[in-house]
Amino acid sequence: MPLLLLKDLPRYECLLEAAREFPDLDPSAAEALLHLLRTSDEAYAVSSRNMGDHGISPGRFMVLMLLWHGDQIKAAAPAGTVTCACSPHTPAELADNCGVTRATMTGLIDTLERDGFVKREPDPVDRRMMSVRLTAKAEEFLHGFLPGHFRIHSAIMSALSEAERKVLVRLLAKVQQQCAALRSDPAAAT
Amino acid sequence: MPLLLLKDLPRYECLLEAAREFPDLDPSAAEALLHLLRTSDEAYAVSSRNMGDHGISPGRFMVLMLLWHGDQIKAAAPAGTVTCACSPHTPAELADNCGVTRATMTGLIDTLERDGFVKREPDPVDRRMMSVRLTAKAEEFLHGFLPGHFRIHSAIMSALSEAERKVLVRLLAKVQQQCAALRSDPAAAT
DNA sequence: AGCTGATAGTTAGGAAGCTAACTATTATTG
DNA sequence: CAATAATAGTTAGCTTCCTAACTATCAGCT
Repeated sequence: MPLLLLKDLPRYECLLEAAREFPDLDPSAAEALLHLLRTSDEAYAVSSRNMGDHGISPGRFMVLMLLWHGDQIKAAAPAGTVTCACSPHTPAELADNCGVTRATMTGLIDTLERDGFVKREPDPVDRRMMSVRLTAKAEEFLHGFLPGHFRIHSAIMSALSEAERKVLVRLLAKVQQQCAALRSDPAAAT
Repeated sequence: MPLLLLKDLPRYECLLEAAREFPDLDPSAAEALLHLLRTSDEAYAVSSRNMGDHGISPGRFMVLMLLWHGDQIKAAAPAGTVTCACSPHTPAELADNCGVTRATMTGLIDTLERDGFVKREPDPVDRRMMSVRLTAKAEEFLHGFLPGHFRIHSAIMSALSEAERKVLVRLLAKVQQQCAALRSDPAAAT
């Protein structure tokens, strides 16, 4: 029986057995997908535990990085160049980039503001909108946190050689494309 | 700037640029990890949307499958063989197998019981424990749902050939092993 | 100018995750 | 046997996700 994301992944033979009862079950597909989900879950757990140790959650970290990315673009832009339009700073833009709803983003910004990482300001042009800015505290936090964060990433992927990483990226891109197609047309799975 | 799980993955060139400021950042490691997390997220989204369409969440589905697995083992066992000991049926066992806390499992079982999918019974041997059982409604639901569920899995992984799936599983197993090592010894990342 | 429709951020309620604490039960120790 | 420690499931509170609805503001149309 294939069981999703369980502590112990089912062995391939179990999948073959289950395929006898369920003709729709493709053993190698199930095995590959389970491994994909499970490995990602494990990698995510390693990374997010490091974040947790530093008092930040993955979601909040993503918001901080997005805002920081905006700041970096501004800092690199030649004087007088208007670059604000392309960097997210409103709750809606942040939500869109993070792939969450505006309602969820409100909560994330709430806790970030509460902890002194961001400030909300009314937009001067459109009174419906807020503008979200990083505080100095957040920049300080990121500078102290990011080196270790990247080292964790490197440590995780040190299991693979450069060539293996390239192969992995290529295969994953194929799966990703397929998922995008399935999300556009769910009927394709039937 | 590498940004985790954003709508658009950063291009490799952006990672090279960022590596100039952060020597701890390994571009190919970051790229591979981001692709892994992103692809898994997309695959998970396709699968869980199908579940949502059928009124079940991934977490609840996992509980049902675990209990169902226990039932299948019982049904396959020769008469008189005591097999209950190896199949999870208490909230703690279910939680352990799902990788969540007992507190979380209480909530999952609550809603499953509310919707008529499971029944709680006091354990006859140990008064501290409950025993969780599938209802006929749950078995009926699974029989109707599983074929389509497996077809989705096959559709997702149809992007890869059998050989490519084998390569993917091999690479993922390496990463998985590394994650397990890092979780045992976080200092190894520094 | 006034009305209607669209938009942004927030609120309310629910689900699912966590931690810490709790109550009831069982196991262990002296 | 009594006291202490361990265990199981639940509760309370928080965070993060969702949907639907809301209020305030802006845009478009007549």
